[in-house]
Amino acid sequence: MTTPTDIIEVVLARIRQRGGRATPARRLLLGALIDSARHQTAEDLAEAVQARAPEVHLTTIYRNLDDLEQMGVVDRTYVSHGPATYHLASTSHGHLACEHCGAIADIPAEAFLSLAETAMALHGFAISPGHFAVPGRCANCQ
Amino acid sequence: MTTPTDIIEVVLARIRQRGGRATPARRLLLGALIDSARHQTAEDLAEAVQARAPEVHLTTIYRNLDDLEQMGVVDRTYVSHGPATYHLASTSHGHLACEHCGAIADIPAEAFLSLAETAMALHGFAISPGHFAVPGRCANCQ
DNA sequence: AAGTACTTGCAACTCTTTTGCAGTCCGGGT
DNA sequence: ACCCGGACTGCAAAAGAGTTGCAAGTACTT
Repeated sequence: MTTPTDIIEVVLARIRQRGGRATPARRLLLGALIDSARHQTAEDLAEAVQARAPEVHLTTIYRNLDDLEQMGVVDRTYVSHGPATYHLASTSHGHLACEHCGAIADIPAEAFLSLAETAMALHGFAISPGHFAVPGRCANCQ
Repeated sequence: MTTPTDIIEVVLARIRQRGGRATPARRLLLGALIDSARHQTAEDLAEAVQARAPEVHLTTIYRNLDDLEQMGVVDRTYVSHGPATYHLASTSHGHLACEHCGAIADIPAEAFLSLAETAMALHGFAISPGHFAVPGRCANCQ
C-alpha cells in the first residue's frame, strides 16, 4: 500500500529532479496535506505544520503551495470571496460551496462534462473543474 | 423602448420603496453599470462615476454595489484570485475566465443545467450559476 | 570538505474590501 | 416652503489574504 511517507518521498523525488531540495518545511507541508485530505486554507496548513515546527513561516507555506500547484501536486480551489483552499490533486473532483454556511461538498468531475463540452463548442475554452467552487445553497440553508 | 434613464428610475423607485433615497452617486453608478454592460470591477465603476463626479468615493461604490446585489439588481462574479466583477442581473448567464490572459467569456445559463441537476441529486445543493467564473484556458492560450 | 544556488525567516508592502465616525442631504410631514 | 430624522457620503484607518526583497541558512553536487 501507499503510506503517507511514500507519497511524500515520491513528490520530493520529483522536486529534486527539477533541481529543488527536500527541506523539512516541505516534508511537513506534504504531511499536513495528506493527513487531512480535506480543503484547507494556507493558514490551516501553516497551523498544522507549526504544530511540529513552530518556526516555519506562513510565507514559506504560500511559496511551497505555489510550487506544488505548478507541479500539479495540489489543486488550489477558489471559494467565492474567501481564502483559497488546497488539497492533494490525486482525486479529481469539483466543489460546491454554500454561500450561506460555507460548507464545501465534493461532486464528481463527470458532473462538469456537459458544461465542458458547451464551453469548448462555443468558445474553444477548456475549463479546469478542480480549480474553483460552484457557489449556491446547500440543502440545510435553502 | 427602455432607455438607460428608464432603468435607472425603475431601480431608484424600488430603492425608495424600501426606505432608501435617490442620490446622485446611485444614479451615476447605475448609469455606469448600464453604459458598459460588461464585467467591471468596483474600481472600473468608480472611475466611470468619477469621470462625472470626482468626489464620489470608492467606499460609496462598494456600499451601493452591496445594496444593489442584495436587491438582485446586479450580480457579483468572483473571478479566481482577482477583484470581483459586477454587471446588471438582467441577463442571466455564466462566465468563463481564462487563467492565463484573464479574458472573460459569457456562456448561456443552460450550460449549467446538468451540473445543477447533479448537484441537486447528490447533495440537495442549489447552484447559483451567475455568481462565479469557471476558470480554464481560452482558445488563444491553450 | 567546500561551494553554490535553492530556501527560509522576517519585515514591509500590495491589493481589495470593510468599518467607524462625523458631517451632509433627501424627502415626508407640517 | 421649511424642518427634521434618518439615510448616505467622504475620509481615514484597518482588516484579510497574499506577495516581495533581502540577508542568512542549508541541501546537494563535486
